[in-house]
Amino acid sequence: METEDSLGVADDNSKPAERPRRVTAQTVADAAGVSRSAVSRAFTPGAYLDAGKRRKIQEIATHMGYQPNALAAGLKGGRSHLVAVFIGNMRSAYDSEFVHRLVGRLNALNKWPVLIDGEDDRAGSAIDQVLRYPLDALILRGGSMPESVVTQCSKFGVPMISSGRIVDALGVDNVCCRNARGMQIATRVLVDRGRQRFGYIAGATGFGSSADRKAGVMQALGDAGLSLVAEEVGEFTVEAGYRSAMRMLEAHQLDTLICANDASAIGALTAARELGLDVPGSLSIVGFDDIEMAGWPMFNLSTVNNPIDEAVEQVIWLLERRLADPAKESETVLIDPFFVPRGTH
Amino acid sequence: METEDSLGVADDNSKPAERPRRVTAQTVADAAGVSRSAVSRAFTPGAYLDAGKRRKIQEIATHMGYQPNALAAGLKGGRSHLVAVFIGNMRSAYDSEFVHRLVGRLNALNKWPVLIDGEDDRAGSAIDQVLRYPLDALILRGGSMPESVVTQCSKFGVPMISSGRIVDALGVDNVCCRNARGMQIATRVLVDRGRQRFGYIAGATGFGSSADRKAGVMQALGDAGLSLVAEEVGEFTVEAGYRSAMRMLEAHQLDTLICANDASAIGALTAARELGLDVPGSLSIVGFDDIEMAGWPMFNLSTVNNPIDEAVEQVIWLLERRLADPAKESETVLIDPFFVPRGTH
DNA sequence: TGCGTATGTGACCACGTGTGCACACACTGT
DNA sequence: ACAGTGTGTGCACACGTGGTCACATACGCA
Repeated sequence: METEDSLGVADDNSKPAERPRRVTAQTVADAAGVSRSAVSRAFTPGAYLDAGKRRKIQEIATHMGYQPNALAAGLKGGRSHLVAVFIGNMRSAYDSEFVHRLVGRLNALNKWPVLIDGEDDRAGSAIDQVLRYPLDALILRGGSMPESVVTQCSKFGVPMISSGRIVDALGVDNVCCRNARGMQIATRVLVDRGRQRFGYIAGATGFGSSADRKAGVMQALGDAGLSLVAEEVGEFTVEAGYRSAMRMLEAHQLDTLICANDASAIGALTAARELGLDVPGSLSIVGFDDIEMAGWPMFNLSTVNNPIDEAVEQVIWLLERRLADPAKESETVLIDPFFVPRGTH
Repeated sequence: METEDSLGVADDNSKPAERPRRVTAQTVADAAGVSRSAVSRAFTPGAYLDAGKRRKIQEIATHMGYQPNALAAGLKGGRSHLVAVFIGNMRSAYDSEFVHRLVGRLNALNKWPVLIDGEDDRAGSAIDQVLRYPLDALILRGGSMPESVVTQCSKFGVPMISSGRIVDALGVDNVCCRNARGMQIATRVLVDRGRQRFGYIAGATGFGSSADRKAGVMQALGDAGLSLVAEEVGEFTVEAGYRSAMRMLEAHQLDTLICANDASAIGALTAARELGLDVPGSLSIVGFDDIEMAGWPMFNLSTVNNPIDEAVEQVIWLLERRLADPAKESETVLIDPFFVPRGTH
C-alpha cells in the first residue's frame, strides 16, 4: 500500500516495519459507494439508515474485516468499556477464583477487564500508568492499596469498587463478607460440640479481614467463657499453616484449631495427620472461605462459606448502578457467610 | 463541582449524570502559560523541551492531576499497549498460575493485559468485541480457539502468540513444552525402576497436549517392550482423576499410574490412599506440570516440571520481537521439561 | 403544479493526543 | 556588524469515530 512491492530495499530508514494499517470506515465507505457517516450509522443500533443499505454496508464491512475502532469511539467522551481489576495477591486461591468468575461476568457484559497484579510498590506505579486510560471503573480485590491511588481515582472521576476490604472514602462502593459473624458462627458450632482448648492460626497482619475474623472467634469464645490457648500469626498460605500447626500442636494440648482461611486449614490438617492425631475425633479443624479444594475428598474440610458468586454478582450490580448514575451515594454491601459442615469438626 | 450547589434542581434534562470531565493537556497548558504542545512534550521522554520548563509543567500537571489520555495517544497510530490474553479454561491450576505470572510480567513492561475467559461459544463473540481495540497482540493460553479468530486477527494485523497449543498459521508465534519427551522421560524412570503394569489417565480429548503426552508414554513403553494395562480418558481435574483411579485400581492389578497432569495425579493419589495402597512401595504415581500444589507436604508428588517461568519469559520475548518487527517470520519455541523426583514413584 | 412534510444522507465538528515543520531567538566567528 | 548555527517552541494536521445539523429528495395533497 504505502510501498510498492516492486522495490524491496530501502524504506527501512523512515519507520522500521510499519504494520499493515487497520481497515477504517472510510475504506468501507469508498468500497460501498456511500459516505463514511453511513458506515458509522450502520454500526450504531439506533441510527437512521435505510435497512437495505445497512445490510449491504455490513456485508461489505464483514468481507473487508472492518470493525469500528473502540479507541476512537471511547475517545468521544463515551465509555471506554475498560475496567481495571487490581489483585492484591493472586496467590490466594480464593482471590484467584474470585477474579476468574469476575472476568467471566465482565466479559459477558462487554466490559474488558485489565488486570493489575500488585506487588506492593510496583502496584502504585502500574495503577498510575493504567489510569491514563479513561477507565469505566476500578475494581479492587484484596490486598492493600496506597492511599494515593484512591485520591487519584476520585480526581480522575474513576469509580472504585472494593471487594474483601472496606475502603472508607468518598465515591468508593464496597462489597464485603461479614467476617466476624462467620467466625463467630463456626466457633459457636465447636463450643456447642464441647470443645474447650482452642488454637487460632491468624491471617497476615495488615489485612482488615484478619482482624475481623479473629474478633469473631474471640467474641464467640468470650460468650462461652473461654479463651484462646494458643495463637500464631500466619500468612494465609498452606505452608505457613502447616508450620504453625506443627508448632502449636506439639507445644499445646489442643482440641480445636481454627484457621483464618482454608489454605492455612489445609496446611494444619496435613500437620495433624502427620502427627497421627485423630481428626475430627480428638481434634477439630475449620477454615474459612470454602474454596473448591476444601471439598476435595482428601481434605473434606469443615469451613465457612464465603459466598463467591454472590460477591461477584454484587460487584457487577454496583458497577452497573454506578455507571448509570456516577453521582450516586456510596454503598457498602455486606454478605452473610455460613458454616459448611464436612468431615473435620 | 459541575453544578453550583446553590441550585439543586434542573440540569437534569440534558445529560443524565455526566461525570466530571477529565483534565486535559490544554487546561494544564493554560495554567502553565505554555502551548499545549509543550505539555505533550513534557510527557514524551525523547522530546525537545527546556529542562526547567519540563519540570515546571510536570509539577503543575501533578498538582492538577493530569495524565495524558492513553486512548487518544493510542489513536495516533502508535501502539495501544493493550494485550488481550485469552484463557481456554482457567480451571486448570497450571493455566491459572501461568496467567498470574504473565500478567505480572506484562504489567512490568507497561503492557495492559485484557483478560478473556473463554467458555466455548461465548469466547468467539468476546474476541470479536475486544478486537475492536487496536491490540498490540493476542496471547493465547490453552483451550481451543475458533479458526475464525485466527483469520480475524491476521486480517486486523494483530500478532498472535500461542502457548501450550501449537497454532499452525501465518504470523502466529508459538511457545510449547515438549510434552512427548517429558512423558517419555518420566515413563523411562519408572521402567528403569522395574515397573511393568502401567495404567494411564489421559487428558481431555481435543487437546493437542493430551495426544502428545500419551504418545510419549507409549513410545517409552514400546522401547521397553511393554504396553498399557489400562487407560481412562480424564478431564485434567482432581475429581475426574480420583474417579478414574478408583475404577482402574479396583479392576486391574497396576504398579504404576501415569497421569496427564498433576490435578489428575493428585486425585489418583487420594484414591490410592483410600484404597490402602502403598505409594510408592507397591504403586507409583506421577503427574505432569509440577504445579505448586505438587510440592505440598501432603502430596509430595513425583512429576514432570513444565517450566512455567521459562514459558512466560519466552512469550514476553516473542512479543517484544514481534512488536519490534511485525513482519518477522513466525517462530516456534519448544521448552524442555524435566523429571522431578519426589515421594510417589 | 405548488407546497408541506417525512425521510434519508452528506458535511462538519469534537474528542485529546503526538509530531513534522517552520519560525523565533540567542550566540559565535570572522 | 553580519552571516551562520544551534536550540526551543508554537501551529496545524492526523488519528477514526459518533452525533448534530442542514440539505436533498420523494411523496401526498390541494
